[in-house]
Amino acid sequence: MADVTLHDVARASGCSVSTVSRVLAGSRPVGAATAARVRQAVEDLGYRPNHVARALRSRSTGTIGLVLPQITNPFYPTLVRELTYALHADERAVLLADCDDDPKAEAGHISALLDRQVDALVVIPAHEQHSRTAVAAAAARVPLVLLDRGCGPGVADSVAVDNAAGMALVLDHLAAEGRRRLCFVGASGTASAAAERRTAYEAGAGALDPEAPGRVALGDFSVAWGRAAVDRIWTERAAAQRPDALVCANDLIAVGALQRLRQLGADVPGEVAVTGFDDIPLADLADPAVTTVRQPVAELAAEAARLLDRRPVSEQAGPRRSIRLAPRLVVRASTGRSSASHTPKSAPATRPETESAQ
Amino acid sequence: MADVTLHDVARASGCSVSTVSRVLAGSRPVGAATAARVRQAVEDLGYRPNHVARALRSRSTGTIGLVLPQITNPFYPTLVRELTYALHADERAVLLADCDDDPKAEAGHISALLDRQVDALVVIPAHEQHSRTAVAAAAARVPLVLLDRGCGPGVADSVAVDNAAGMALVLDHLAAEGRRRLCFVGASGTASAAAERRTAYEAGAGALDPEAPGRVALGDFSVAWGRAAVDRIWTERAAAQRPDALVCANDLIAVGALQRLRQLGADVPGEVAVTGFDDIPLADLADPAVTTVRQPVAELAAEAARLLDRRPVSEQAGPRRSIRLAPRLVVRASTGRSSASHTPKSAPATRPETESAQ
DNA sequence: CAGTCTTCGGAGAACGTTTGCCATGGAAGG
DNA sequence: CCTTCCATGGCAAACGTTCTCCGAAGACTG
Repeated sequence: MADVTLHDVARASGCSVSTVSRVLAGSRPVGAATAARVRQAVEDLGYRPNHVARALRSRSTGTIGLVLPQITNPFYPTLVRELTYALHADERAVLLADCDDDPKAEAGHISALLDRQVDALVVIPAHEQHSRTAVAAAAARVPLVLLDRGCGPGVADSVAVDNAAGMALVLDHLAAEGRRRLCFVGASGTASAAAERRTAYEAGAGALDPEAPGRVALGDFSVAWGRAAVDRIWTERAAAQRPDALVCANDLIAVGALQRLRQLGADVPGEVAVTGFDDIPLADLADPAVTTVRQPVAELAAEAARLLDRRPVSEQAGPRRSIRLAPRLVVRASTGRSSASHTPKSAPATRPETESAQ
Repeated sequence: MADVTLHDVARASGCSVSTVSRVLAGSRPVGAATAARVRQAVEDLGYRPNHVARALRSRSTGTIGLVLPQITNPFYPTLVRELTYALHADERAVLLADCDDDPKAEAGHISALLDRQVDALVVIPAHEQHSRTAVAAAAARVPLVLLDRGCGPGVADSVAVDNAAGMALVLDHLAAEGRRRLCFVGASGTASAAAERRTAYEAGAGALDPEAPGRVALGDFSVAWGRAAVDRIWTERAAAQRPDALVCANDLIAVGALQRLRQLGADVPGEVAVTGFDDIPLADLADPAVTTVRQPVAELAAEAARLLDRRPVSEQAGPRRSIRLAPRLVVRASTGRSSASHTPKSAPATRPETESAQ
């Protein structure tokens, strides 16, 4: 029952291979009686079309390549899940490649995927500059969309969250909560989100305090840096000089900051508020839970999937599209004056949680 | 430069297609001069072999399918990464399918992958019973290895951590730390790890306290259940009756338990110790950091990859292999009497951390 | 020097599809 | 009744490889 081919079906149903193919693909009308015989034979023999042969003939594998920097980055699993859902719904399979934040490895994986004749690529570039040439070369061969991170202007279509809008949400919220001495804890890294979030902070924070835009500490997108940043900020300044809100460039930094703040005995959010970005599962698990900006992950994935179809390969000359999706603020315990942060929550077991089973 | 075929190379180097194929595959000796001409032409034209055609002819796609229950389960990203590394090192590509914990979807993905002619499958089954038939059917067609979770006996080769050994490590450690009133917080779920860890606890805990094996609370593998379990245990019993160690079936439960214990004002580890299982990144991030059992993730992945090669498809009749790898205990702050749990750690920024950047 | 190997190269048949083109036959139109 | 046309079905050529034959040498052996 393993290897039934079109040929077998043709023989069993007493017609030619072409006819069977046409019945299955519906590419041309076929007589009702014949079609019925064919379908019956397909059923009886348990015929399954061979995608490899189909791909060879039709020059389309129905496969798309997904290249990402680090699947262990807690923001990506949900993105990967949504993307695979969107693509599987469309009968496309996903070839996964993790490049461990290394642009060299990334280039290797991209060309390996091209060799495997993927129909298109979704790339989350590892490095804003160093990923450019490989991405540009690939984009010249197949439809390619950059997801989550950019890679310089005009390289390829891209889909990402509107970082500036997200940061604005945070700043508005903090302003409404009466915070005035903000400090940004960001990343100097090579991902485009790093720069965008930072400039959005610098542009928006001035409205609250002319000096706020200048209070910027840069490290990387890690928990460790969150801790280190707090160490630096808290030891450098007298109590009166300290910020009353830490605006972190992502949730990992926020969690690290929160951890150290608690260890130093600071009251969050009474004394200082902390905000994150992305809304990874960890943000809700921290104590206090982190106010953050939720990325519209499912929509980002769907948009990326949509973009791959709409580019008929020939129309390559068209301008690159850059789609930005609006995020939404998720207010949790780490901001807001009116709170007793470390007391048991009012409804202990009934609020929705991010869960997971193994 | 896009579509150079063997034929083009043959023409450019003045020999036949077969010869070119042979010099590239090394399948038969070829004269030195000819080989050089061929290689030169390959270089000049930028020839890249077409994997689809190769797959059709050689009946091997060099692709393996990876089917998992939920990529968002925090234990899986590292496993996926290690597995892709191991397979990519071997020139195999990985088709990813996430089945959202649904055995129906899982069956669908498995057969979709088979239709795409994957050379082999790695499956982390979603359900111990309901996944069986689909897995068994697939195992009859291609090499298949079950990873992390089982799926009933004799269905396919499997690779997993030795849960019993891991639990023994935990119990020994707790005994050494002088803990006597243990309580197991586990999962009643459908994953094989749930049952194995529980029976290992029941088997081993009696040595410390004849009543310990009886103290078992079952929920699921989630943070929420960890919280709920603590609520139940703490409210049900007077202070003197409470356990001095919570043995959790995985890290998520442990983190939830820890969170609620802190909210209830319990001293961890002074009053009660907490242990986890798996060593997901979150375990080190919790406060206090969770003592847990580290799964040998890279080795599990490597072993799975190795198992896929060694089965020459014909030898299907051989007995199923079940490989169990020994885990290792990672002692952190959540156990051990001698500790002031909530004080700043001595060397704040210098200990190794699990990091991650976006 | 004739015969038998060995070595290298080419022709061509697969692999399982899709699809362009032709053949047949009956219906419709003159 | 003869054309013209659909509607249907089959043949065969791709798609880009790999691999089995075969043949033509040259290298040995007796």
